[in-house]
Amino acid sequence: VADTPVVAAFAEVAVPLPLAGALTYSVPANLEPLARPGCRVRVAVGKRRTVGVVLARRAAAPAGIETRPLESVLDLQPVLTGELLELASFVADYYMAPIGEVIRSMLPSALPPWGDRRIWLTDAGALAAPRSEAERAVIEAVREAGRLRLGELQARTGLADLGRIVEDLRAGGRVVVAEENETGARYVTAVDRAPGGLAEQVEAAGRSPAGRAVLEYLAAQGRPATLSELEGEVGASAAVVRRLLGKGLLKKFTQVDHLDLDRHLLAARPGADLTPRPDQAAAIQALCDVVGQRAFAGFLLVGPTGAGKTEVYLRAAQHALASGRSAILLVPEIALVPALAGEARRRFGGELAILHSSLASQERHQEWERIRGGRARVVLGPRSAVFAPLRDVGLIVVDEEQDPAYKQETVPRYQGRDLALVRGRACNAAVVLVSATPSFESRHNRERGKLTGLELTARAGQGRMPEGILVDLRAEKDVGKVGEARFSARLLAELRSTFERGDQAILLRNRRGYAPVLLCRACGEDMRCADCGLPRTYHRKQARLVCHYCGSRVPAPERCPTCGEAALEPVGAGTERVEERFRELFPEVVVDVLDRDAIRRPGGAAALLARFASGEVQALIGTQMVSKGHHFPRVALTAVLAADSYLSFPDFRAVERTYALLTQVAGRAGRGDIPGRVVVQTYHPDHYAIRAALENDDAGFAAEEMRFRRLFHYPPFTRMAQVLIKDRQRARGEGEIAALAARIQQHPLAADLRVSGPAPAPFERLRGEWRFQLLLRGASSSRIHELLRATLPPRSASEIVVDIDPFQLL
DNA sequence: AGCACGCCGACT
DNA sequence: GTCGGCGTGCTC
Repeated sequence: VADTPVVAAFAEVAVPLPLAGALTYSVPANLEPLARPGCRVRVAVGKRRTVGVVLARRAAAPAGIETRPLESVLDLQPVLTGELLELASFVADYYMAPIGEVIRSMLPSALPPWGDRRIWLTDAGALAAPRSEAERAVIEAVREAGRLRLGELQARTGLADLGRIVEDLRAGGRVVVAEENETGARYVTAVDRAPGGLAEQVEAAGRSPAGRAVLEYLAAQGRPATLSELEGEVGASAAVVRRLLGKGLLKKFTQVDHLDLDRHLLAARPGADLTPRPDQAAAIQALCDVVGQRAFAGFLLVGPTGAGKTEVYLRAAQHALASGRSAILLVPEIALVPALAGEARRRFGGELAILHSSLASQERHQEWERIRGGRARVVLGPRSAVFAPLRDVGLIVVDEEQDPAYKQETVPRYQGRDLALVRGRACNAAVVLVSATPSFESRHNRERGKLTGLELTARAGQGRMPEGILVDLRAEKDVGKVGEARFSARLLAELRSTFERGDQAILLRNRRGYAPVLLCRACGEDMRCADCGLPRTYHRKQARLVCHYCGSRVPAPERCPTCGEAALEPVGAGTERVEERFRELFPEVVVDVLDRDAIRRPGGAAALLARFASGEVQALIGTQMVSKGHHFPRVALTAVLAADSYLSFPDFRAVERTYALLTQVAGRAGRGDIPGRVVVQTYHPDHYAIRAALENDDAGFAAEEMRFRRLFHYPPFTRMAQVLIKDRQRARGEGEIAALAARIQQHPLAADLRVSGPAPAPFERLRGEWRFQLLLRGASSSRIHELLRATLPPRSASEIVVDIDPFQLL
């Protein structure tokens, strides 16, 4: 952040409203030194008051604008560094999102204002002489009050540059500033040995064995300890500690209590300290070199499941820490955090911070403050962790980089993986994209030399790649009626022998509920959701019909609501029906279901996974959730009940996703010392994605899919943008999209681009709104941006959604 | 996003 | 004659 200009009486403030730019406010003299770029400020907007962030200071207001004053400044230190403010403006620009909403998505919600934090003197602060009049005033006020809110301190001293003075005092160890407001504060008293030799101190402690034990323990640890720790470790009561304090042998501290984040951790796997194989060592070396050189470089780390990719990037992160830099570890979803957090905590200890949305808000704020204060230098979290307020980031890891979850589907619609590269470039970091089945964007970038390929070949330990078994469902006759949960003869045989050996199995069925459709055999009624126009899914246990697109639900009818016949038949099978059929086929096998419905129930995913990991449960049926990240050494068989379910999606990435999913599922089987098997049931046994996944032919698959992408001008050979118009009134939406399409097609820039549509969106109606789209494709994104900026109306009767680099077209 | 202003249908 | 519908404009 540049120094505040001498005359800069105005501030550009990003407010959380859908406004393209920032608003300009005047800076009152008393806030002059406080309102630095990156600090939050309270401002009035229209009739309301809100919290914004100062983007920059400027000497003059825009012509013709009557400015209002900033009301207060909420931070002593900027919450966003200059680097992150620049990243914010990049995101706003590139994804065509309001800057205020970008900033809002970068900060944890409701971060307490600094005025609510408390300040108190340390022993050193109480003794040291003030270095200025202002310091004297601050120290006097704090001494008098004992402990007080910073807001109160500001009121009592009236100092304009209180922020700088408090920071100086804090940096000099003379005051403590709480990291949280009062309600969230968790402080403990800690003690440490006073300066002096241990032998003399033990002597001075007298004959108290507990007192000697305390001193020896503290000397051995070489750090302060809390009272409860001393009680637990050496059995010293508070009275013993008080006596030692009285003799001047100990000194007292107040420190912030460490959060109990252990509930977010799973135990670290054994064997993690094995010497890296040569291919791992080479990859580690390549990453460490870049971290050390402080030059940006992007890598694509590829290797099959179980090849030890995690070990590579964790070691690179250790190197980043050792060289004084910091690291960000991104995972696609929070369900994957615990597995990695255990191992990361083992390596990084208190330097690890975990950021994710299911942390309580106090925990989130505390983690965030630890990061901002430089006390935690490794951050683990989902896509939003790419905005972690770390300084000097040396390494950014994007694990499972092909995962669609890196794309945020609400404003700002950013792609976390791409922003990792943008941030890495800005801070001279190594950025590693990690995958067993890389996205085509990343493969393409590797081929063009924008990413350096790193490859791991061997599977770690004795685990071998599983044997793939393809079942052609077209040839299966006696597996039950079409539309039911289908278990082929081969699958049944494989399941039987797996359970007989006492091994476990995972079954993938990528749909929740009992059946995707409840159909009336008499009249053909299929129970559509009135708002979305699509059939609702039948959930038998809950006796409900649920729309999977908007969540609306109705009781499941006994008779057809249209014709009154009792001829309702479930068509197709979701996890619930697979479970029912499984219980009929294997009554003696204990089975569980893992899907979005299951994890909402009390206990949730963690309890479920623990039961499976312990062997108490032998079979796990689930949606793609079962395919991700978990390590179950006793799983000998995985089965995909219908591999075609994605292929029928009208999405150019459907094939890529099918391939990634099948490869991932296959990776679940046969880790540890058990040889694994994968059964894939399909109606398209010759499809190249299915074949390649079963035969481990990544190169063959990539070549075929690249050919298709090139031929039909899809990413990675083009950049894409989707413009979606939503309106409750169909005719108005159609009118708006037609008008926009006409403007775009007539624009000179459209000559270089491919414009598809206007057309109904893949889901023509969702949540009561009609949806129409235009797709733009071109060689570069800048042309697309230019065209959109020139043709999008500033406002429209319908809602307009612009999605740059869309992932799923809905 | 909210919240105003402003111009056309069914009500005390 | 008004209350209220949501279309349109604006927020420093």
